[in-house]
Order: sequence, then C-alpha cells, then structure tokens
Amino acid sequence: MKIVFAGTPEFAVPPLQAIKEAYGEDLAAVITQPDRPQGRKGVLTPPPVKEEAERLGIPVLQFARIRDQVSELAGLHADLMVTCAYGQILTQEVLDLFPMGVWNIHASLLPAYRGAAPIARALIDGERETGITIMKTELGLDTGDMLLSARTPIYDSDDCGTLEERLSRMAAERIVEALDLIGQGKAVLRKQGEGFTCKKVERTEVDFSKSAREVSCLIRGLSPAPFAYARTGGLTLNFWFAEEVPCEVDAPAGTVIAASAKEGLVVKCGEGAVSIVELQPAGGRRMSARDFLNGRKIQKGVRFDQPV
RNA sequence: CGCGGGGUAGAGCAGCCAGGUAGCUCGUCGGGCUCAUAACCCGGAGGUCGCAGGUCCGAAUCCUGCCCCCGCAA
Repeated sequence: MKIVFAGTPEFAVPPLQAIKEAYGEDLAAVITQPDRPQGRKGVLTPPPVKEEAERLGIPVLQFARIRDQVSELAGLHADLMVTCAYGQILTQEVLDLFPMGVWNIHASLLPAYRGAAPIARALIDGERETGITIMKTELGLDTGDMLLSARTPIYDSDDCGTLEERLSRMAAERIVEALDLIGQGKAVLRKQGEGFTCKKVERTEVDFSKSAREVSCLIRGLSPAPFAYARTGGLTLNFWFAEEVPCEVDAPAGTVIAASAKEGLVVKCGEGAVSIVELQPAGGRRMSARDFLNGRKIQKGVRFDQPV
C-alpha cells in the first residue's frame, strides 16, 4: 500500500511519524505548503512537516496550488493519501488519483467544529470534551463519512497548545489503526449528522464584561497564539493563561481587584473574576503574574479598556 | 530600509532626558518570633549596568558602531 501524506503544521508531525514508523517505505512522499516568510525579519521558513519529513528521509513536495499538480501527483502512483491540516483545498481530480481513497484527520468530534480552528473554537466555546475524527475526504469541507474517532476531556488546565498536543498524539495512534483497517478492507464508515463549521480565530481584545468562565476560555483558546489581550494606559498585555477565581468584590468589569504576590493578578469580570496566571507585556517576555507584579507595572484599582 | 519596546544581582523592574560612590519588589543564605507558616521582624551574600570605541576630571546615564531579545503588522 503506497501512501502519500499531506500536512503542514506541528499538529501533523506526530501522525506523520507514526505512519512512517508503521509503514516504513510504503510512505512514499510528503506534500506540504511552500516555505513562507516568518517573523519580524521575514526569514523564509520551512513548515514543521517538511523538516520532519526530511529528517525521516521522505521525499517532500511543496505545491503553491496542489490542484495544478495533478499530473505530478499521478506520477507517484500512490494508493492512498492521508491529509492532516494540509492547508489547501483538494479537487475531485486530486481525490480521484488515489484508488484507496483520501483520508483526513480532523481535530474535532465531527460533525461539530468542521473547518479552520476546531481546537481553539472548542476551547473558546467552553466545551468539556473534544477529540479527533478520521474520515474519508470528499469535496465538502470536513463532511466526509467517518471511519473512527477518539475523544478527550478538555481540562481547566488546558490551553490551545496543550490540547493540540494531546489531540495530535491521539491522531497519531488512530491514523495507524485506521490505515490498518483500510488496508485489510475492514473499514466501516458512518455518515455525519447535522453539524456546523467554525471560522479561524483572530487576536481578540478581552471583554471583561463577560463571565469569568467565558474570559478564561477565550484566553486559553487563543494561547499560545494569536492571544487574547487587554490594554490600560500605555500597557498592552497578551494573556497566556488565566483561571476563574471566586470573587466577592464589587467593582466594574475590567478592574484589577488584586495585584499582589499573595493574591495574584485578579481582574473583575461581568460575573466572577479571573486570575491572570501567565502573561506577556508588549515588548517583553512571557512571565508569571508574580514576576510581572514584582516589576510593579500595574496596581490594584486600574481598569482595563473596554473593547470597542 | 514596515511600526514599536527592551538588554542594570537568580527573576521582574526603577535610575538614563537635566553625567558624580547602583536602588525597589521577589527569590536566596543566616538569625529571630511562632504550636506552626508560603506570614512577620533583623541581618547578609550576590551586579566589569549586552559588547566595542569615543567625549569628559568622572559615563548605567552623552556620542558612534555592533550583537542579542521581544510586541504589533505582514
């Protein structure tokens, strides 16, 4: 069974490794997005999947538009393709190239959270559980029939980074299982029910008039990028992690109601309050609230701006 | 030449504009108080102020060059 893997970000690396380990030389090629300029200096940077594929000695193909490369793909004579956060939409022509099908790993319990940022969205929405689904790729966005899935609780200690890592490891285990089933002709598919699609996430200014739960979920869902942030005076803070805390103080939402080593950095919300655990001031490094408070950049009583 | 912040004790910061014996909070070490403590009190250690030049009687502070870190935007 000759396999092609298409993926791009860090999330796709463990699945790639797992397939390589289980199928060895059968993994014939890796397709990934072109190198892109990254960071302040615009340095051309290869995607994580490319780096790992090269390390594993697998040929790498980078297409600006995969749909324009049908003949080259046909030349691979592969039986099956696995996609995992590849980043480009496939066409029917591409799908038809693989006799044993194209299979996608999606980081949600389909049919919920189809689309762009399922992990961050589940977190932001305050979901208590999520997972990964392996499904047959068809033209609709993440609508194909499902082969198998795996679920995990979302903990209050999770942020998008930790959750993504966990889901990625689950995906790595399950994709091998899925490929075995497919190879043995034992794949049994289930149709998806009514679901919904989520949009990609953006950097968001925290609206502290929402509940503490909503605020902490937003912060965790957008960490470690693109971040929820807040401003006061000339200060802009990116929040890495926050947790809900009990609150008996009455103050306008957005007010810093505690700023000490003992109590931490606590901000009043519309309902309840959140304790900022880790943050990063603009221009500075990521640090604990305790370190931040030692520098006395903020005092009890100041109030964060309201988003417009 | 996209915009901007910054490199001062183990950590987070002030001091720099108006040069003159380096300060704050935390941590750390020692002692005390306490039934006890992450609480409190007393005391100590710890810094060639990113690097290299320059100006000056004297530079963390002014000038020049270089290195590194970071936020936004792409």
